[in-house]
Amino acid sequence: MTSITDTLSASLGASFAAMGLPADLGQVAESDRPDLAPYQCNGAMAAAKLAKKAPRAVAEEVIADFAQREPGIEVEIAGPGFINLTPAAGLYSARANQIAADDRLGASRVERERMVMLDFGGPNVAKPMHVGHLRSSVIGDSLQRLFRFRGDRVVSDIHLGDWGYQMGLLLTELQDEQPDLVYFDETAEAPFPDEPPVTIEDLSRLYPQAAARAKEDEARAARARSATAELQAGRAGYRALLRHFIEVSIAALKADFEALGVHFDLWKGESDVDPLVPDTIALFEEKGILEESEGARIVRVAREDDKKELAPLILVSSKGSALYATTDLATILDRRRDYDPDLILYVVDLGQSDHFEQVFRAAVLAGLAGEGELEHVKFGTVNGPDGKRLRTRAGGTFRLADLIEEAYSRARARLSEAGLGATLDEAEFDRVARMVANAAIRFADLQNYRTTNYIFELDRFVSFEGKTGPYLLYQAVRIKSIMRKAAEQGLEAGEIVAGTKEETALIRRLDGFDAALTRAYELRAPNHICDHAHALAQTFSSFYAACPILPEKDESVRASRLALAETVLKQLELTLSLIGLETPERM
RNA sequence: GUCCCCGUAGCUCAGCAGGAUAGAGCAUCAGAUUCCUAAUCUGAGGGCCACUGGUUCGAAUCCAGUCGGGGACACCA
Repeated sequence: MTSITDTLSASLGASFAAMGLPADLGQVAESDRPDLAPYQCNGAMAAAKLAKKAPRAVAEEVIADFAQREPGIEVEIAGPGFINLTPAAGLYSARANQIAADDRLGASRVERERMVMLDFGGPNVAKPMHVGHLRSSVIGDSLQRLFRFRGDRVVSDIHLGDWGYQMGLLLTELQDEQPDLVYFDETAEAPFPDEPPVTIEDLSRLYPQAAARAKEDEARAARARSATAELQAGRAGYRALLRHFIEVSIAALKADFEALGVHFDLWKGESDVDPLVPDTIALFEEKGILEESEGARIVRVAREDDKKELAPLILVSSKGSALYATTDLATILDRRRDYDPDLILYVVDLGQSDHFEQVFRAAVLAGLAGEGELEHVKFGTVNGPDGKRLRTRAGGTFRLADLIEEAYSRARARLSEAGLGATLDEAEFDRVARMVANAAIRFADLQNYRTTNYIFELDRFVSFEGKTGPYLLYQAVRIKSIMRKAAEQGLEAGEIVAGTKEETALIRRLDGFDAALTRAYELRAPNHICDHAHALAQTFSSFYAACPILPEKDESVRASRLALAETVLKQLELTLSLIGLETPERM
């Protein structure tokens, strides 16, 4: 099951090898000059030095050998030494039928299955999700789908921020507001009430309030810090409250994540690894890499050849409490024990690059992970029109739930315009509107390369025309409609035969699926999946405009086109599923 | 100050495993529907790929520097 480019690469590589040159010089790619030939190879130019010959002379020899090997492929040299390849129609037809019959639609699997964990550097308890959280959610979710599909074992963990100073802030702020709650009685013991004393609205009000006060008032901050220390030391009332905070937050988070179709295998948080903190510290003690400095216990992670000055990692604060880095390291220990992963991907914004560099180095020093087994999949910020971090008019953050709601209501409006309201019942109409909204939001984010700091424009995010999620759904829906009509008319798909130039272009596009997925996988970059989806949909649309399917009179041509359309639909839906989009039957 | 990310069409962004004439969407302009969903399709205009130098037969892509934007630099996460 190999793609046309891989087949050509292997064959041309053999011709390079026959001359004593590296076979990978035969790498074939889709051409930049489709007017000259559909495929090209640049290896002859690279080989010129090795072979101590002119590029064109190398190319001459290579194609002489290749022409004998592959009589069905037209080959010629152009420019300084490009080798241009034009396969006969039969190769396209054969490949198309192969893809059509493949339940993976032409996609390969990884050669060696790995145990991969994904850490979403999760949202913090008490802070509502804003549009910035969209990035880790959809990028991480897309990566877990891709890695699973390619054959790795994947476990994803939201990794909630539920342990540090922020919890101290929240606890003390609640105490100021409701001092009589039983949780604040130092002598109180379990059991505590099952009903949470706060709602998510309370939490999202209390936290910013507390943060603002602590910033201005050092005494207030000190109270929060000591509450943090007491929480970590195990004060029963605080622990019980923390459980409530987490439960309440998770319930709210689940609503947003469900709307986006994001799934986590684990809903763990920093607080879950608290019991492992002593073990983690002991590990660093055993290795003799823990030092005392200014009252804190630190690990020096800087290296001689560093370009930047990397601060030491603080494992235990001077107050004796665990910090961000501590729980991250304890989490690695936890994962080592439970899953023993080959790779952990941290899908977290690039502002935390130094933090992860510190944690990764410390983890390697402590023997918790091997070099290269921990990877920061970083992404850029979501900015406002001024190029700075996004704020609403009021200066607050833009809530993710509001974005989802806006996209949803626009989707409903558009569906009504299209007259779908009359033919679908309310439940189905609602379901389709949610799919369209989700597609709009996810695709708008994912089509950008991760590290880009992009500008958030609501209109662009919920727009349904051009290179958008809804456009892709629309193309899939059109094909589904054709399939329904074909079934009604009793028409059946048959063998695919590449005839027109639109048909071959479409087959070439289908053939590019595996290359796109491989690239996305290697670079941890879902935008390559988006590109393939869009190119496929667009190429189909051109084909659809130029080549009649159902109205086609020639029975075998019609059967071929029907099969081709069906294959496009299957591959398109598969591609979309890898970025978390579901396609409706009608829209 | 040191380090990291970014600078590509009017706007928002791809491309960066070095290769021929740098792409897409939006916006602008000109077209297309007796026919399978026009949330569509066809075409046009629009670019010193921030700048300077280097490596190379060849640089948007690699290296060095400059300028501009964003961010990080030990007890927040």
